[in-house]
Amino acid sequence: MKLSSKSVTAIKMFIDLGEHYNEGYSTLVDIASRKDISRKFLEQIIPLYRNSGLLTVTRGNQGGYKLSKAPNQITLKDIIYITETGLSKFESTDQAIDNILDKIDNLLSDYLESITLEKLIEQEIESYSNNYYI
Amino acid sequence: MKLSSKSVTAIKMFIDLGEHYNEGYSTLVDIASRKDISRKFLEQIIPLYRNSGLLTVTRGNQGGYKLSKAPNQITLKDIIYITETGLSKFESTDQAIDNILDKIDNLLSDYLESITLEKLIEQEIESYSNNYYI
DNA sequence: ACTATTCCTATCGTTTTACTAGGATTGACA
DNA sequence: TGTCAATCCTAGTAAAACGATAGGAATAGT
Repeated sequence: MKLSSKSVTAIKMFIDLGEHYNEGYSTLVDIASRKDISRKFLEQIIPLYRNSGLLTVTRGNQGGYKLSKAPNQITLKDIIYITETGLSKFESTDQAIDNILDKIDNLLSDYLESITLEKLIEQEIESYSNNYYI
Repeated sequence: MKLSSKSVTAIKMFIDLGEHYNEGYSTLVDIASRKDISRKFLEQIIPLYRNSGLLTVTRGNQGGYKLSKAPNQITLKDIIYITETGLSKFESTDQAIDNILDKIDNLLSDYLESITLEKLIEQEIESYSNNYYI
């Protein structure tokens, strides 16, 4: 019951694209090197978002990725519900347990929906500046 | 990010022990057959709770397991935090993400702590009676 | 046509999961 | 004190998930 590194990688990617919003397309290599992610691993994760409406893609020379919406229009839920397969449906074979799991799911869902990419990026910047004091 | 069947099995076991609270010791075989769980699988899970203070165990003939506390003194958090290894510490390598993951952890933790075994058993009974109307 | 880029498919080692097997140990009771 | 019902312990195993890696096909701007 922990977040997969697939999800963490996806979040990093979105943070990076958010940080370069309105700067045109970023290539896989750009994102991977800026966020210190394996290019090949990222290449496997990005396609999951092809039909999500979150990314705009151009293939071929000068191509790459960019966000389809502003960072304040994208939530953690949008990102995570695609990488975390089991998250939208916890399941057991017991009604009472299922009931609780549904509530957990709703709880998480609401919270994740309340965190926008914009907020994440703000936090990231804050945490960088905090590091100067260590 | 879904609940393991180890956890689900543990919860079922505790529900069963709660349902037979104050009836003396239940054996592995009792619990397994009443809740339709693999005896051998359960046998692997129970030892995890040995030092949890939740169970009282007697070995040998006439032995078995019973709850050490009343069902309203045991929470889902008590149960799940033992079976779910990664749950108490989500981790990434990014400060902003870590921050969010900590909050998710707290959210879950608080919720799970609010659900007592007693409540779970009540729900279980309700869901049984609901089944009559299907 | 050239070339930078995404897209596709396949592979692979490691870890985790969900179980199963079998024997050793314990201890209440006759 | 012997029996035997119980837990305890250690090991094993098949399948899935995870975390990558590799190499070439398709695409599109120049």
